[in-house]
Amino acid sequence: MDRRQRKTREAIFRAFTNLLSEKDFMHITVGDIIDRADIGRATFYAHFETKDFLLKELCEELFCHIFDSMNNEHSDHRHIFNCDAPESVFLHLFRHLSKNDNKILDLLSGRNNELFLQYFKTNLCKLIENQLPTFNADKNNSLPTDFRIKLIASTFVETVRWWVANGMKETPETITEYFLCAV
Amino acid sequence: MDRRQRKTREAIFRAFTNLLSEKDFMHITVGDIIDRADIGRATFYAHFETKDFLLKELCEELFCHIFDSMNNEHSDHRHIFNCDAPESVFLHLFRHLSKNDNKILDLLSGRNNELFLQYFKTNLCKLIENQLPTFNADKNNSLPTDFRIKLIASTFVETVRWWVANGMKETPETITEYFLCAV
DNA sequence: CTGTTACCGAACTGTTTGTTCAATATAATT
DNA sequence: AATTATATTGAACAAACAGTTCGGTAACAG
Repeated sequence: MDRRQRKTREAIFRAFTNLLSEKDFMHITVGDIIDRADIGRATFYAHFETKDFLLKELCEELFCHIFDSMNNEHSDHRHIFNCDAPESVFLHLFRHLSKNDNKILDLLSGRNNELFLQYFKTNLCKLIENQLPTFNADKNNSLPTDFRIKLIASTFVETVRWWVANGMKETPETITEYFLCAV
Repeated sequence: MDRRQRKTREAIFRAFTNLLSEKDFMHITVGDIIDRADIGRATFYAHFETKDFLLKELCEELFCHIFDSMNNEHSDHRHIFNCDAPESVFLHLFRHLSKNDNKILDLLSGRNNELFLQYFKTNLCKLIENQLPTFNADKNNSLPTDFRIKLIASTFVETVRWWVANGMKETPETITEYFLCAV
């Protein structure tokens, strides 16, 4: 990719995530973005069709990145996860988040967290579906499977939300315990 | 309240909820609303400052209504709830929802459910806080209280979402069982 | 019947969106 | 280094939308 393209793309993402920590997505204008990114109007529209597509691509870059990297590590160390699961998988995710890779946490802790957690959930459900056998503990077995998956995903998301809302004082290990205790 | 005022207000709400089942809130314009409500532009702005306030007032009317009526019935039959709880309270809520009072379910099943469920959660958390002692079963006792409340609320919301997404085939009684089994 | 209040609708200002285009700057190729 | 290709720029533009104003009309209350 052209260096110029890469630089503007990054400038737009930076400006956008920056604004997201201050305002609702709904009230951010394209004008706001190009002002802060310091680029021409036509340039923005050369990169993104609309503001909605910008959000979509940002989410894809963030979450596909984190989940892909998990899948890769997962397949690299498949033997570990197969015996340890599910603790390791979710601990892994919480660790990833706590490192604030790609400033994900800044976004999740902002006013727009609903927006991102919704995208997050979609990827999460796939992950949980694979991990579901390891969840088959004593309880909740009578519930429909798709329902159980959604419950686990929403519990994970709620755990993250509570974690960041309280300043992330707990270690990833403690949070994983909380999560597994709740689910 | 003036009959004229009441009629326009209802026309606006009807048009708005109507549109919400078709489009994202974000992409609904004031023009759309006044066209469907068949009222003058100035009239809309005489009733609501902005589109955001319209949403806010709609939510307040919907949820405060349902929760207030619950509280009233609750205090009327306090003796029942005090021995039967928490089944009765949540069963009551599910029944309320299944009757589709004020078309709440149409809104919750639409594309904008996140929007409403967020408002819903706020009221729900207060309710759960009062009901919390009755929840003190064998599990989750080690978790922080505020965290537990949010988990229960998010489980309730996820239950409703799954219920409506699947066409509400289950009875309120079954759903209450599911919910209490999950929480 | 009379004063009050709400509705209408059209016109208007200002903002935002998304597009176009010629000029310019930067990267890639030979 | 010269040339070709591509990205960026900035300004100008039409269309859509937000929110306001105001004179005229209809409905309500006493």
